[in-house]
Parts: sequence; structure tokens; C-alpha cells
Amino acid sequence: MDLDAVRTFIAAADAGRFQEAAAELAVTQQAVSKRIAALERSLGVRLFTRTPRGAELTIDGQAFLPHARELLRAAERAVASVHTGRRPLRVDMITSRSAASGLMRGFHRAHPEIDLDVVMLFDIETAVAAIRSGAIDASFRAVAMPGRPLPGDIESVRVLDEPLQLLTGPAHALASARSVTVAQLAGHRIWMPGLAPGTEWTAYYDDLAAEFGLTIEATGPNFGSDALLDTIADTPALATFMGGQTRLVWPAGHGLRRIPVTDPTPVYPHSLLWRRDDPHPALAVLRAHLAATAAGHGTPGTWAPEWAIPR
Amino acid sequence: MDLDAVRTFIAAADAGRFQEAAAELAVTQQAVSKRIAALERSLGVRLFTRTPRGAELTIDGQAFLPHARELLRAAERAVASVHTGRRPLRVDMITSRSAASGLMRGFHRAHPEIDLDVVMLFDIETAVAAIRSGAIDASFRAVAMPGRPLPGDIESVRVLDEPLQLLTGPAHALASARSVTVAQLAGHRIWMPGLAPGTEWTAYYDDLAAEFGLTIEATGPNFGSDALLDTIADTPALATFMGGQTRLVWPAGHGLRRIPVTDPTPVYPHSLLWRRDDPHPALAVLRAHLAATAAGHGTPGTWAPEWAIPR
DNA sequence: GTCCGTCCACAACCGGTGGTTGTACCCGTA
DNA sequence: TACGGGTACAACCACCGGTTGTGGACGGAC
Repeated sequence: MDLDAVRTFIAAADAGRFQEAAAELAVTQQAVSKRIAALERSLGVRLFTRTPRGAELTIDGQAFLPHARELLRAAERAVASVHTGRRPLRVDMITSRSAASGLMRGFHRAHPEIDLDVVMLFDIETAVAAIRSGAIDASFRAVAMPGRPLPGDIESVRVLDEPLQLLTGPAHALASARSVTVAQLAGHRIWMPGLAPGTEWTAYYDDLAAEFGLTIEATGPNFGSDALLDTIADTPALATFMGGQTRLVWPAGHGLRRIPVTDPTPVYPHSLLWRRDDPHPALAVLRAHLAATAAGHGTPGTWAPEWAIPR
Repeated sequence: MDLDAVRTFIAAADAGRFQEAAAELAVTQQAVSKRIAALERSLGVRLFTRTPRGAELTIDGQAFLPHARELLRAAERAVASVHTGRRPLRVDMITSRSAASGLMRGFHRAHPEIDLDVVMLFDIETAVAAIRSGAIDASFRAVAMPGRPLPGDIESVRVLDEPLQLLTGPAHALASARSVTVAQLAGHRIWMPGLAPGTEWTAYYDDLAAEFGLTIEATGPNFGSDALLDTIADTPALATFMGGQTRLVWPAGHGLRRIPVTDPTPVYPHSLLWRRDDPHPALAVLRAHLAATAAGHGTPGTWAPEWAIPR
């Protein structure tokens, strides 16, 4: 399937004659004939009935036409996604399973006309550099970890606190608890592979562990969340933390338990970061949307690190 | 933009290494390197950062990835649309402005998971041949015109009567009427270019004209509905018929008037036709949907040709 | 009926794209 | 420091896809 052939097909279908399509595309009639013959060969069906007065679509050709147009539109959108001017709004978040993902879904529902691209950068340092360079327009991150104050041209607002939950297998000692207090977690092994030194999310869990005397292990290679959940499900002595708004896509039968944590509830403080002079028109819309719908931070009974910006 | 390059990009992004992608695609690593370099050149951005341990996506690469996947999905759907087995349900209708279009929109809303393709064939004869050959799965047509009884393997059910309206320009004698009776139309010139002899829709208008003594002219070449509407708007002596459910997309200011016709209201009888042994699973769903939502035919005060199948 | 105009397909030719093999370079690790 | 795994660059070559030239089919004008 060659996109040039598809383009040629559309031009010929619209024109009704190969010659006219050839003129539009600035090639010879023979080239159009060859392209369409090649397309027909690759599809295995005849798209036009050739007549001495032009070429008209077969039934298959008629059915194919809207799909061909959609294909070219998709190609155009793909190109636009990396085009510097007027590209989709590009937003970074820590992981697709974070609450920021839900916020962006809500934003998309409210403004389906705004094209979005979501990327996942490594840490706050990378994100800030990307925002300053214009590579991305906004980022959902926890700020500002010690030693990494935000530069003056970066603005931020805390938009959502995501409560953490404990995730255990069915044989874990706390598996049947309706909820657990932070104090109860002391002494239990909490496993979070992939915590990388120097990142803001590791700083968060370090602070959490230090504040309440928890044992958070980052040992072992990170084979991805599937492998993590698999191990958690099978290992009675292990548990892990997970964002309370994560929608787990997990086959039933593994018996994974999600247990709210209280006294206080640790929350992950998501802030929206953006560059003050980013000209992207959709950025203001996103900020207004989040300002209108933001809720649930600074709630009593929750805990976030000292360094999390207050509002 | 080469789809092979896009496929290669996705494979490399998923694998994280060009070599592995090359193995998957059964080409050499050098070929993958060249394809991606060409894609990057054509897009004008770098998609991967090459490291001695593989290649990882840049921010642009991350943003491009979902669009690339969508592009391939679109290509797949396009191919499937002409693939004999498991292609979308293919439905014929007389014109995209007919009431059948509204029925299909409603069906699509009710069953968005069912892929649809709409084609417009010439007349009932072509449609029946296409149904029997399996080229299409169903057709909205007026049946059964004299001399063209439906073959035994074709079933049909009348699904919707579409009331006709009169369309006039602002200077037409009937332009300010809230409604007109059929009797009032006698003596006025009704222009319907494109009426082709031997088709079921021409048979319909012939019957209509004969029954009520109307003057329906089919003279002149058919330059499309835009040209028709343009002429109607500017010519006080001309009017035309139009399906009462047509949503006209017409710039304001032309002053076109749509006037209901009464005593009786001529209705165009749309029946659904299909082949009894068509195995397409979505065909049964469509029939059930239409049976559940069908309404408005056989209403008193309406007129349809004698030959229109009763229910 | 015949000629002409229009339109598409086929043949021959040719240049450039895109594959291959071979090689250089880079970097983490033993 | 050698080694292994990764990517890029160079040279070569086949074939894809363009061009020009030509033939055939059909409709309309005379």
C-alpha cells in the first residue's frame, strides 16, 4: 500500500478521468494508470471500470474511497504531530496510570476538538528542559523537590492529589483489611522496582518512607507493571503502592487487593507545569479547564512532602 | 511518507533496538536504519536518540507513535473494506441525501461497533445484481417497478416512506405558500434533470406525474445538485422535488423555500433489499434495528405508486 | 460510414530509491 | 584492553516507478 497510489486513486475518483488526475498530480496519464493498476493488484480488486470516456468507480472502489480519504487524513495528522507550528497540545505525565491521565481524559471529553499528544518523560528535570525548549507544552509532575527549584519562566499550579493505595496478593497479611493505617505498614515490605535516584518520584517515596518509618525496596530490575503485579499477586510478603485512581486492567482470578491507606492518607501531589510564554492556544484552555474542575488537594487527613508546592 | 517506514518505526519503538526490529521485519539492521533515517528526514525531526545500547524515542517520537499506529490501523481498515471475507457491511442507497442516509446514521449510532460502507449504485437493476453477486449486502430502493419483479432469492421489506417537498426559489409563484396540494402543482414546471429512463426512480416520478397530471421535465444534462439548486433559486418558473428529510447544506441568502405537499403527500417508498442467504453477521443486526425503529409508511393521506410493495 | 478526438493500456527505456554486504565507530563490561 | 552488542556510513546492485512512444476502443460530427 503506497500512499502516493492512494492519493492518485482519490484524485482519479474525484476527476472521473485518469488524464485529469494526472494533470493535477503533475505526472503523466500512464503513471496514473500504472499506480492504480498497482493499487488494484495489491488489493486484489478492480477499483475502476475503464471506459473510453473516463474511468468510474466500481462498487469496491466506492467502498474503498472513504477509507482512502481517512487514510490520508491520518497521514496528515501524523505529520502534523511533529510539525513545530500548530501541532497538537503536548502534555507530559509520569505514567499513563497516574491520575493525570484521568484529568486529560476529562479535558478531552470537554474539548474533543483539541488535538492532544501525551508523552512520558523520565523525570522533572527532563520535563522542565522539554517545557523550556518548547518540545512539550505542559507537564503533570510533583514539584518542587529539594535542590530542584522551578526556573523563573516555569509556572505551576497544584491540580490534583492522588491518594495512594496498597496493592497486595490474596495471601498477604493485610489482604483482608478494609483499610490500613500508615503506622500498620511499618515492618511490611513494600516493593517498588524502578525507583531511580535523583527523580522527583523517588524523592516522594523516600520522604514517605522516612516520615513514617516504612520499608520501601527499589531492588531488582523493573520488568514493567505486568511483571510487578504478577509477583505481587504470588508473593505473600510483598506489597506495593499504586495510585488510587489507577484503573487496573488485570485478568480476574489473580486476587489482587487494593487497600486504602489512612491516618494520614499519602497523596501524590500532581502539579501542572508550563512555560509562561508558551504560545500554544490550547494551553490556556487546558489551564482554565483544570482550574474549573480541580479539587481534592490540601484535604485534611492527607500527607504530601513538605516540598510540594502548597496550592 | 512510506507506510513501510512507519511500520518500521513502530517495530523499532516497540523493540527499543533497530536490530530486533530488523529481525522481526526480516530485513537487515542497516535497512531499518535507512528507513528510519528517511522517515526522520521527511518529517524534519529526530524520532530516536541512538545509543550504544539501542535506540529510544525522542519526545517527537513519542508524540508521533500513536499517530503512526492509527495510520496503520487506517490502512488496515482500508484494505479490509475491499476484502471479500469480513469486510464492513456494504449498503447501497439511491443518494446520500435520501432518508436512507438518516436511517443508516441512526443505525450507526445504535451500533457504532459495526463497520459500514455506503455506496450509490445506478438503479434497482444494478443493485439487485450487486446483492446477488455479494458485492453489496443490502440496498435501500423503491420496489418493485413494473417489469422488474424481485428474484426469489431477494427479500425486501418497506422501511420508510419519505415525504416529498417542493423546492422553489424566492420568486416562484408558490414561494410564500405554507403548503401546497398536489392539485395546485398542475401547470407548474417541475424540473428534475437526471431522470434516466428505465430506472425505478424515474418510474416513480412518471407514475406521480401521470396520477396527478403534473409536468415533470427531465430535460438537460445533470450537472449535479449544486447546479440544480442554483438554477432553481434563480428561476421563478422552475421548482423541483426533494426528499423531505434532506438536510440541505446550502449557503444562506439564496432564499430557497421548502414547501410541504399535501392531499395527498407523495412519499418515496424506501424498502430494504437483501439476499436471503447473505452470511454477513451485521445484516441481521441491521434488519432487526430497522424492524424496531421503522415507522411512517402506509400512513393515510400519502401516495405511493401501486407497485410499491405494501409493507 | 468514416474520420477524428478523447481516453486508457502496453512496451521500451532509464534513473533513483531501497535493499544488501562489508566496515567503522561507540560504549559498557569482564 | 579486548570483547560484544549496538548504530551509522560506503559501495554495489536490482527493481520499482517514472517517462516517451504507440496502439486500441468508443462516441460524436460530418
